[in-house]
Amino acid sequence: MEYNFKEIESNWQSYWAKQKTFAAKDGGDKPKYYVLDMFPYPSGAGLHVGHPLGYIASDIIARYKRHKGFNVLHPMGYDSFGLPAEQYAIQTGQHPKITTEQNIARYREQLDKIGFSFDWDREVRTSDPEYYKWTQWIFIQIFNSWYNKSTNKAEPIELLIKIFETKGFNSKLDDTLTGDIEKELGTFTGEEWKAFDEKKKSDILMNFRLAYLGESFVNWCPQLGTVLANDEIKDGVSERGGYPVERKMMKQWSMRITAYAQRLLDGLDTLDWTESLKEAQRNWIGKSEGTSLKFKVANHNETYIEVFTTRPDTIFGVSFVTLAPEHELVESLTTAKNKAAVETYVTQAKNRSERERQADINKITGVFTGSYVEHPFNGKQIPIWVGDYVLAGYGTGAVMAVPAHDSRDFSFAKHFGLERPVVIKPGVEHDFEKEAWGEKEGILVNSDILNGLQVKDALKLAIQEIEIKQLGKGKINYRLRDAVFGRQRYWGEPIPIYYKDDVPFALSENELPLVLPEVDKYLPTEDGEPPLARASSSWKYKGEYDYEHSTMPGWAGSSWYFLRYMDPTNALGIASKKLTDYWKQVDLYIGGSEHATGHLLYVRFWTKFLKDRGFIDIEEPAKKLINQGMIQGRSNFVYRINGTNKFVSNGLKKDYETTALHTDVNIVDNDILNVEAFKKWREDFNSAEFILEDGKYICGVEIEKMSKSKYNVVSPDDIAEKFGSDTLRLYEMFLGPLEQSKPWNTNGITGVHGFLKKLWKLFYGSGTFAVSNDEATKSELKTLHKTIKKITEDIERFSFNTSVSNFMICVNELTDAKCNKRTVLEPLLICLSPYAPHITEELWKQLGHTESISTAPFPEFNEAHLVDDSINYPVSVNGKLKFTLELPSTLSAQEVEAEVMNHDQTLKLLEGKQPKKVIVVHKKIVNMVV
RNA sequence: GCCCCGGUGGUGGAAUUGGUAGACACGCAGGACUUAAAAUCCUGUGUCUUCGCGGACGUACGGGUUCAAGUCCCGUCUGGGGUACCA
Repeated sequence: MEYNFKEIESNWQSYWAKQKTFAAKDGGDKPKYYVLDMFPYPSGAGLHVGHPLGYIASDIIARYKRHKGFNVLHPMGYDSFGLPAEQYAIQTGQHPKITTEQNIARYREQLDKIGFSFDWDREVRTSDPEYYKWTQWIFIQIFNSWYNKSTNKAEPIELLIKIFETKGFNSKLDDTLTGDIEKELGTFTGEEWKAFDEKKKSDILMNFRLAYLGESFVNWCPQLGTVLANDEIKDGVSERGGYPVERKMMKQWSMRITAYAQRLLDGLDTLDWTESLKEAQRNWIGKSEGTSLKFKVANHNETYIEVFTTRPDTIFGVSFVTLAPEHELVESLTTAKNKAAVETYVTQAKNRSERERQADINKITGVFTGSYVEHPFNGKQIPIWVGDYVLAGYGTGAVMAVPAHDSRDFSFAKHFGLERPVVIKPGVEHDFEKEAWGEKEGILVNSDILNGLQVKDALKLAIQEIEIKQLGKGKINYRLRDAVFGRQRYWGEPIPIYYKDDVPFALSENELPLVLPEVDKYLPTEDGEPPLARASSSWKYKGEYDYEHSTMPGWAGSSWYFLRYMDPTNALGIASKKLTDYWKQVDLYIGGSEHATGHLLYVRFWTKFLKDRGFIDIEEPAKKLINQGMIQGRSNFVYRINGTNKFVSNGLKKDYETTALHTDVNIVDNDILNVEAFKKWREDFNSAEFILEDGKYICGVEIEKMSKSKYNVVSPDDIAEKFGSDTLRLYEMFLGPLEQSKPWNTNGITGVHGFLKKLWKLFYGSGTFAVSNDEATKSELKTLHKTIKKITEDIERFSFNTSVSNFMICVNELTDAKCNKRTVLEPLLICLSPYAPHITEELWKQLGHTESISTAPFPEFNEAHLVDDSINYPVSVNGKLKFTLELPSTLSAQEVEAEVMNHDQTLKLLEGKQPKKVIVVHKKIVNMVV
């Protein structure tokens, strides 16, 4: 009987679905193991071969862990809110819900064909009201919380209100806020607090809530009509769509993730994630330690410019102070004489988009305000400039410029001819005319009390002096910004807030979910309100109060989905405490590295928050994380001779003037074009002619992103159709290390498919199914146990490509030995079943088993079968291999040395001379030094 | 600029702790079976040199450590990813 993969695969897929073979049980004696994939956004294009790469790897681990006696949770779902469905809705008028459902159905069909062992009873969809009810609930908890710096965790806002009522608030003494909208709150007593009206109380509390409505600079994307988070912008344009983004002052819902900056940083040390990913998060959080420092403005009463610096040691090298164009003091500090110039400059700077600013990053611009500050130590007059190299959003929006020791200040000073006093003498030769000395090394000079100190010591002393003089204090700044949470879009979770007399109130739990209302169009209203403003007039809280019109960003639903899988139908909470305590954190999380500074930061933030508030008991969502590499497209090209319909093969194209055209990779096999299929592919190629080499048309090759327009998209369906899903699974693993990005090509797929056929033949060698119950030979057992050992090691270190090689070696050896013995083949099938589940289930059944192979325990290897009687010693001279010598493994190192030294080959090599030294590494190698 | 990860045959890649570089697979060449093709099987395949035995070279490049280096150290080149007037 032939290996009929089509029949086998569809049979077993429906068997698994019917039997619910892979349903996870909530408890029991077995240890738990949670394997999670980053759930996909169901796009209209369906899956391409890159998507399943990570899913196959996680499925292998899930199946392997089941064999190893674990209770495995391996769920899948859909991140089903998002822009593409909405953009499609805008164009076609079709409700995004419908598009999304169609796409999900298609995804599900494709996923099922690959034979994953997901527990589909636990599927979640972020756009399902029963799911987003709890996303909204979490939002409300965050809204109703503040970050208590003394306990270092989030606490109910009621606690803060109680503090206000009893003690009041003093912004000089109490830690106020973190985040983007830091501002002076003044001082009030408990009695005063109680007397404040609702609006005033709400406004004050807004400065503490972890989800807050605040006025701040946001990234505004006019084409998408919405604000975007920093991680949704790449190279100054929106990640989705590539539209320009502007800075804009707006009232927006935000998440105070900055309150968690230090804990997000510290937590990284406890995680088994790749160093590059942790490094990306560290950079994104961007901790920098320094000090704040006030400069008194000359001839202005009690006006100070506060700067943040990491280099207070260079305080005597300050030759000017620069304000961001948006800085609040710019206007009042500009003298009448400079007014026109400053105003022009500020207007210009504000109107430039992020993209433009980035584009001419090297162009130095700035303008003098006409005012001066006094040096805090020596009272010297220092000019105040405005320059757009200073960012309004970081630190205080003002810097003390030390041109001799900071490259940006240096360029600015050089351009405008400002002084560049040197205050650090480097230990090495340095040309201060050419560039700044920015290293934290050298001896302080021209620096009064700091003179003669090393930078390290000067830093300490400078901070000390600044604090004594009460000019500022040691401070930690983070690059991390609070996360903008509102989106002016339709297809997202409604923010569960309504407004009464301009005061925002959260819905209560029993009023959830706040279901997305129907609208006539998915566009903003004529006066620029988000689409939800189009909802009918009955969509109001208690029929009276307006709901918030923005929706949540894409990352909201994905920031806690790993918890919902534990208890997907719970109607009383996000998931029961009992179940979150049982499943705890994700043991293995697999997904793309593009989520390094978005999803993976937000999900850590929400997890920490939920723990602070006692809803769960874990501090981090995922212990171990692997980033699967991207599968790139491998485009094929044909070369049309200019002005003709004649195509020349790649090897001969240099003799002609040609134009390279993408050709569909699905009509190319091993870079050889199927000429007939090409003619049929497009009408204008019907009459194409070809110049062949060796009777073939060889295509050119280029590695590009997989995309429809490049005709290089390969669907997993096509591969499964042609070779079967087991082949697809094995081949995706065989391509190379999981983490590495690699181009897709099907060149080697026949090798993997051939392997499965060879395996099949071990059972069906005679044409019918036949296995022997004879005892296995010593060498057959050695082959088996060597394989078990290697496969176990490979899986444990996620080296899937080498396990496939090891299976091939094993089957090759068994084929050579004509081995069809049950005692060898049964354990082999179990080892292979995580990789190729269909064929192994089928053969397992043929062997007479009535239960799924997934219930069989993983075979243990026995060291005794691996012991060799003899060892093949490589003998080298000065590290270069000369010959190998087979010796009994029982020989000691001394005996081995004696054997080697007396060997003919050795005597011949040494030509009668004595080696200086002989190194014998027992059971490994012999090396002679001559 | 800074940070992270790489660079091994014609190709994808292997070599887990320094110990026979190139496993496994593709491709290619030759052969068997066949009227023929497909499928299958067998042999060879890093480079140079030699009729052959063999010899020399070889993991981006230049140094170093070591009995021994793809692996460790220093420097250079180069590809990919992240990030950036972050004070």
